[in-house]
Amino acid sequence: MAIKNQASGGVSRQVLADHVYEALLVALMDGRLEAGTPVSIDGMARELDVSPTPVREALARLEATGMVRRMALRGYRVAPLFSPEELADLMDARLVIEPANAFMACRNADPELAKQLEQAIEDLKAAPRGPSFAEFRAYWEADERFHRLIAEFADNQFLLSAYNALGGQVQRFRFFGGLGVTDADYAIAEHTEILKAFESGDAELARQKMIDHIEGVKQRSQHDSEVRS
Amino acid sequence: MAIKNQASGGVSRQVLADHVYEALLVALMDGRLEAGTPVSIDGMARELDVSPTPVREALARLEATGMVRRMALRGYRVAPLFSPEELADLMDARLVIEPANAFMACRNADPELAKQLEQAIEDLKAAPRGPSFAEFRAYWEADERFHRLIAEFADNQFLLSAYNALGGQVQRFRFFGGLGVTDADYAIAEHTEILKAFESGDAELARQKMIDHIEGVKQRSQHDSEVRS
DNA sequence: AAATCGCATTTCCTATAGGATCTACGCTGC
DNA sequence: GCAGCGTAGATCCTATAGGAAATGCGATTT
Repeated sequence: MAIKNQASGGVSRQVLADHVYEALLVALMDGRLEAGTPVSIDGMARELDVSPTPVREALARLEATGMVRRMALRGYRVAPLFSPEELADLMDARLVIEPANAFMACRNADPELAKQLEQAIEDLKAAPRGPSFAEFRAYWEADERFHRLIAEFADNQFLLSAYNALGGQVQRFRFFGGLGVTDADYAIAEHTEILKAFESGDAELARQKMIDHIEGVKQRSQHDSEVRS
Repeated sequence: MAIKNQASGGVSRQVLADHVYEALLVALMDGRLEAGTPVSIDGMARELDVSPTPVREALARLEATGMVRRMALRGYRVAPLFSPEELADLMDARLVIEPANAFMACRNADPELAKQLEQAIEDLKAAPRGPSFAEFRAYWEADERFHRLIAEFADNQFLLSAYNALGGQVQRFRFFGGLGVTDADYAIAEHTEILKAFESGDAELARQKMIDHIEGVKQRSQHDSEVRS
């Protein structure tokens, strides 16, 4: 066996398919697997030095996230990048779900949440913003963490599923490639506004500040799309 | 090979894993697989007369829908039924997503949509309402179709993904079991109200009527929960 | 020159086998 | 009686092999 089953001691051990899944996720996010390229099951198995069976299982899971697409008897391909129109649609969808998350999370808020949100903002400030994956990975991670914290504190498993289904945090990540983080200062300011709303306990305000934030992201991403094209 | 690869001629052929997936879906919905029961990979393979490999792949996909849960090295189990609290959460999540769908769909509405919505309502009226799967399947199908039509006409793939992620249409289905359809008359009236809003072209009204409908479903489902317990 | 056919290679898909792990049950010892 | 241990069976997980389909390429035909 190539990858040692490092019985990760914890509550839930990992099997080979889990490692393959994470390896694919990293490869997708850092651009080694570009949009549109086929992902051969056998080929990936050779590359990772495992058998095709766990690769097949990992890809079946990945398909649900939208990162790869499958055509029967023709294999998997990396999902295409988003067009500016699709990116706008993604932001519209976020505008539906995330303000509601913010509203509900604010009603469940406690000092612990505020502390963690503040930490996420601090990490955002400290993160590098370069164009390569290695550079903006930390930035993306802190951004994602901020939004996910709110989604989790909304305390509604279905809204959390919906948030996950957007996959936007991951997909958008791929969009950064080659351009780097361009809106960090705006994002930090808007996150801070959201945090202040949480600290004030005004759920309606938290909702509004989240709307403002995502509207801002939407506009700036549209601008980036034009620059890119 | 047990199940013939009946090269379904169409645009996208089906492989064995697809058949297994659908077989599991039907078994889950009609109650043959009850909540909490383990789903053995090898056992299911024997039952369907296939090898474990496609069963494994089908279960990996099913896990993303929330219908089954997986624990590493311990297999899959049918996800537990919802508690009344979880059901309320589901309705809250629907209240976030579906009114937005209705609003957007109304702005894209055309006579074809109205016609299909009307057909779904007619089918709802005609469907039997008994307690067994065979009886209320047609009812559920028409109900699901109504809501899905709206979600699709919203013309936003991400909102559609979020709607799918709720899995509510499927999960709620399982909840009907043993109780049958109890709120058909209310649901038909509310669906008709939504249709009228679509026909009037008033997107804001469509949003409100969808809110009213899901609020109604939420209240009635809570009542059913109490009856059941 | 363009399109078509046929062959070889690659890849997907499924079955099978065996090692690793978990669960159940009976046994021993206290 | 009850806790701890060990064995047996079932189950999961991974690897391997082979058939089926798809892709690529070159030869042939129109």
